[in-house]
Amino acid sequence: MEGKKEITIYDIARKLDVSTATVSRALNNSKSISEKTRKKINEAARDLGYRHNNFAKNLRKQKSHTIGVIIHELVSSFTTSVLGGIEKVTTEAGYDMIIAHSSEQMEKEVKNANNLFHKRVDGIIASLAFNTDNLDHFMPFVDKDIPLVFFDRVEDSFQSTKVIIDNYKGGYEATNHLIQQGCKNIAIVTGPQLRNVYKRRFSGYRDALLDAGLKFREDFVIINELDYQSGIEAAKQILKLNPIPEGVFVTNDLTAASFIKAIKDMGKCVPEDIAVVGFNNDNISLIIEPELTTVNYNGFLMGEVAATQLINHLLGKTDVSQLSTIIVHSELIIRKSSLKSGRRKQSTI
Amino acid sequence: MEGKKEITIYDIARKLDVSTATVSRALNNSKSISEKTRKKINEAARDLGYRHNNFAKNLRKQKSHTIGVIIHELVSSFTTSVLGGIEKVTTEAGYDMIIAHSSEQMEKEVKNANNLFHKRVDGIIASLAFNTDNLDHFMPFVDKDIPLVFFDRVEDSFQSTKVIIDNYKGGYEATNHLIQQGCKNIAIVTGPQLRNVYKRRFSGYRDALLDAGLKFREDFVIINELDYQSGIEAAKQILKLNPIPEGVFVTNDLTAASFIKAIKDMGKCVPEDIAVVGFNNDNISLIIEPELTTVNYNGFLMGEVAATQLINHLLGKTDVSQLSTIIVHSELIIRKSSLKSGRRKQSTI
DNA sequence: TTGAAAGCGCTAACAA
DNA sequence: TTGTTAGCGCTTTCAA
Repeated sequence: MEGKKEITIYDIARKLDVSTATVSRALNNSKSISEKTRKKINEAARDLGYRHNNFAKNLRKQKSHTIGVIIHELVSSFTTSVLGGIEKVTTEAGYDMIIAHSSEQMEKEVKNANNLFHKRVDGIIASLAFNTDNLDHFMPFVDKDIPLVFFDRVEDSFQSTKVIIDNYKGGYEATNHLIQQGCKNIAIVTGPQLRNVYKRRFSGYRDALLDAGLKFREDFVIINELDYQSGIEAAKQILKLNPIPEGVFVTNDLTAASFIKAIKDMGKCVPEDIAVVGFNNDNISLIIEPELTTVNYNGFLMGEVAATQLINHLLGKTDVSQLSTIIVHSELIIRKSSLKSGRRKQSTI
Repeated sequence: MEGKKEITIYDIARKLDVSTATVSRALNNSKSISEKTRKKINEAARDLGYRHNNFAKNLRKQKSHTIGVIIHELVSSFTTSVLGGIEKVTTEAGYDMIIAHSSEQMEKEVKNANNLFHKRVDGIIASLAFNTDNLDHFMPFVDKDIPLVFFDRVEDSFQSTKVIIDNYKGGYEATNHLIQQGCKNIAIVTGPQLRNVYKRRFSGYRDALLDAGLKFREDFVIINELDYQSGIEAAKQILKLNPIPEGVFVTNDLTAASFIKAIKDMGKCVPEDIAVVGFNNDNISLIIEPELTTVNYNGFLMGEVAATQLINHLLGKTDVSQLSTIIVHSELIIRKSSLKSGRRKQSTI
């Protein structure tokens, strides 16, 4: 049942009466080969239906020509954009990509890391899970000098290239915008402080308050899972606060949207009673009413940058900047969910 | 710089003074080996930090132990669920999974198929791109007896295992529900009829109309890309119809949501002026106001079923049902966006 | 139950 | 520019 036999370079060599070394050179565009034989061999390969055997090549070269990507979740449009950017760069460089996702669980992240290690990927691009609290599972890569690039959810203390946005700035601007709109009491709904992204957004939030001479209150900080359900629960908690805040910074768009929906159901108006700012600029930010003010950043670019760093390292184009932290641009997009003052700016997609 | 040298079965064999054959047997849990040596070898492997070399194994076995997954888009929560289901089954069976996505372009789908073919995946699970109009790129797999399983977006005329939902039923029930709500003029916003899913949903729509003695009108059929922007454009078109339909069936939740948003912006009420039913039960269906009536189906299960079919085939557990079409359960979830009559059912997540 | 040995398909050092 | 040859690490047939 097994189709016809696979064609190998031996078959081509035999047919053309050359050595397999020559065939290999031709197929790999080596320079020490005449244009004539190269052409002849490529034609024969096509005629015979030759297909390249990666296993043999990898075995011989001790390289997999594959990079592993570890992400925390597939479902966000941000992640998807990043993957798109990574894919573009790796494909152009002739690398394959294996995607492993942890569903936000450290346990799965560890498994994925081990799996990719055993699969001998040449490099790793990773964003940490919600609850990852140590990076031991990445040590095997370090020990074997397999390059690691982290993006978005990174661990500051870990020595490696990192690609991030300025979450502090994002948090600061979001909060400051709410202050500009006249909010005095501003709450924040965010994720575990374990993750740098949430910690930084939080720092930006707090500093914006303090810089404006406003009080920072612990009880105005709500930390949860940042999923759909969390938004609803956060809404209940917020409405129990005294005073009820006039502004809330929710550090994720899905949660911000379900939060808005919930407080509206509870009889509050957005932005009149409570102004809301999100984070990410997902599609959902344009579906919710009122449309959501949010922090936009370019996931695709982030993926491109991360992959480019990694590939350059693999290609030996390493320079001192290799262990640097690269910051990708982000910006606040102002929409109706936060505009107390009645003046309305154009919404952006 | 290259860490320490890799440990191979030769190192283990030498240390324990046995043959590599024995080591291989022990590591693969062969039965023709004594419990004692097996244990000894496994311990040594652990001590030495042995890691399995897949390239050599695959080269030798002529199998990649990898299955390729070709999907049209990563960004939907449906796709993500399916991938989750596939991953669960393939991982349990010890297979790896390579994900390739086509961004809805046939051109990329062809490239992905070729790539996976050259990578010698043992099997393929695929859902077709928006505009794929022939399946020649899957013929190499057929020729080599590499099993193919299609899910969701399948091509009826192609001989292979298929895992789908009953899109006809979904379309029929959605439309019928609108009829029950008293709609006489019902429009449909859907995707290219090339794709079975949209064709079937459309057939269900039309038959529901005809069965209820209502007129089917060509000008009430809008076909587009079913993305965010499409919903806005569809809204403009719908409001130009004469008469303006009292019900619209939009065969995708994101588009349904942006459609609702747009017609509300144009001064119409949902469901009073226009009742809307979507398809997929995405998160977004609970964010849009009013909440969206939609067709729910279990993507995770679909992925599990598809992967199980494929793995069984690979394991030789094939039976006659192999080339069958498997239909996964789906159901209409009724929410406020379609309830003209004022009675309100509980919404479901 | 174990071992010897061949070979999966490819690349690259060395020789010609 | 081309050929010879020796492995890369593993599995498996055959023999012991």
